[in-house]
Amino acid sequence: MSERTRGEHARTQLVEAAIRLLADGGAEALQARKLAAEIGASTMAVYTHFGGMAALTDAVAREGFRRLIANMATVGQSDDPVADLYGLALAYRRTAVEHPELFTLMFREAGARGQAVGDLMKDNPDSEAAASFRGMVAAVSRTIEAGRLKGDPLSVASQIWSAIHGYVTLELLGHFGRGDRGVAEVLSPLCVTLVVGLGDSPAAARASVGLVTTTV
Amino acid sequence: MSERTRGEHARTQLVEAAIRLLADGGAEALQARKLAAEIGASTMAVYTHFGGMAALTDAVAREGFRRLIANMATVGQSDDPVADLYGLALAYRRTAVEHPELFTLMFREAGARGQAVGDLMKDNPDSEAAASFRGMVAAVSRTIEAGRLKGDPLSVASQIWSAIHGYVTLELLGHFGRGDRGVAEVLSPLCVTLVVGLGDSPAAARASVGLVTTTV
DNA sequence: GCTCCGTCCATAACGTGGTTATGGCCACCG
DNA sequence: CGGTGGCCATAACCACGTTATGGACGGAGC
Repeated sequence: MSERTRGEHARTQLVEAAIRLLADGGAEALQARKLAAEIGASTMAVYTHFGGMAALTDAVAREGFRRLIANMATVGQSDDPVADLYGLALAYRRTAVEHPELFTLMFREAGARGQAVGDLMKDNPDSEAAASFRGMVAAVSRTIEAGRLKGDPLSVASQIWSAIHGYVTLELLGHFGRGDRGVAEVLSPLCVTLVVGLGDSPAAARASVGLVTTTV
Repeated sequence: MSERTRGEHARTQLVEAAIRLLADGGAEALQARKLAAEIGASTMAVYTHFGGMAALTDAVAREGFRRLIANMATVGQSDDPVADLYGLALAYRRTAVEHPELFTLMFREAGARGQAVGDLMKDNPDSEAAASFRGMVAAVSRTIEAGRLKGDPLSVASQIWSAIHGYVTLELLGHFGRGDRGVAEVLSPLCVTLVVGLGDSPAAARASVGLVTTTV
């Protein structure tokens, strides 16, 4: 194994170990010494590969966004764009629920590094986070082109993203109960409310959302 | 000054110093040693009055919720309940924007102590956070009684709270630009979308939201 | 007034966790 | 085969939360 690939390997090993620690120890468990132990090395590994815990945490957040994008990408484009949009909401929520600590970290870090996710609305290609938002704008555009929703895609996507992100944040904090109760009682109705408010007919909205609900 | 009032004084002094540190140094500046220096005492003050930084941080979060409730309480009950609801949204958002670090801490701590804000939907009288949600449920109930919105007050309030909270979270992270741009471009349209989706007529919704916009 | 008591808190130390200084190992290059 | 540079183990350093200890001070009871 060449010098270079060995280095890359250690890098990804560290990020993966970090995600593992995060998952079963919370944010407090993300420590240089624990990371080192996890990959069978000394804490110096963190510094040679990242320069410090801050940069490593940042890399972990980026990996989280990469997974979010991947999960959202699994939602295809059917002939019902509103159903697709609801599918994106469920994918967003599922990503968060499956790795709550990672999801929380992603948006905490986004705040810490100031603007890295800041100008998501301009399509900053540097930011992994921007890609997930662009996916949502594209989905919204299809609903508008199909005549289901009305309005500016960017504004509409911002509204929908706000609502979904807020729901997910509150669900992770324990509101809306455990399991999938919150989806049935809040997220699904919220999505119906949004698309109806944006121009869809109530019957069509309920039908589109109902289609996907069974595949939570 | 009696022993007891002196003690209480030190307590509130600590919380106020904490909020000050938070405001101009971020979450990282909230340190026992800095707090001690700020009130001209040793770090022991933190331990005699709170038992540790965790409990102090908790008290700071509670104070934050108390301020949120106070700000929401300034929104009166006019004869336009939808306008009042939008006023609540603006109050929520203003509270967050004026003390972003405190607002972030409030919901980070809510997660840390597990369920303290968790069962907001049952009205847990212990939690300051529950009171702010109850205020929103009450406002929603008035819109329903007035025939403007339709649905279960609890579910409707949960949807609206999710949307507003999500918008505020993302605005604090720097999306939606600086200043009040986000309010005009996302929050206001979002509120119109929500109430229309919940049964209000588009014209009435725009009128109610427009009424309040001038008093941001 | 004096003593006893409890609260509050200053000092100093400890534990943990991020970071850095140092030096050695080893692959690669001449 | 000696030099060079990346990688990293060891050990120390430093900041910060916490704790142990003892002293100061105000109030209660005599």
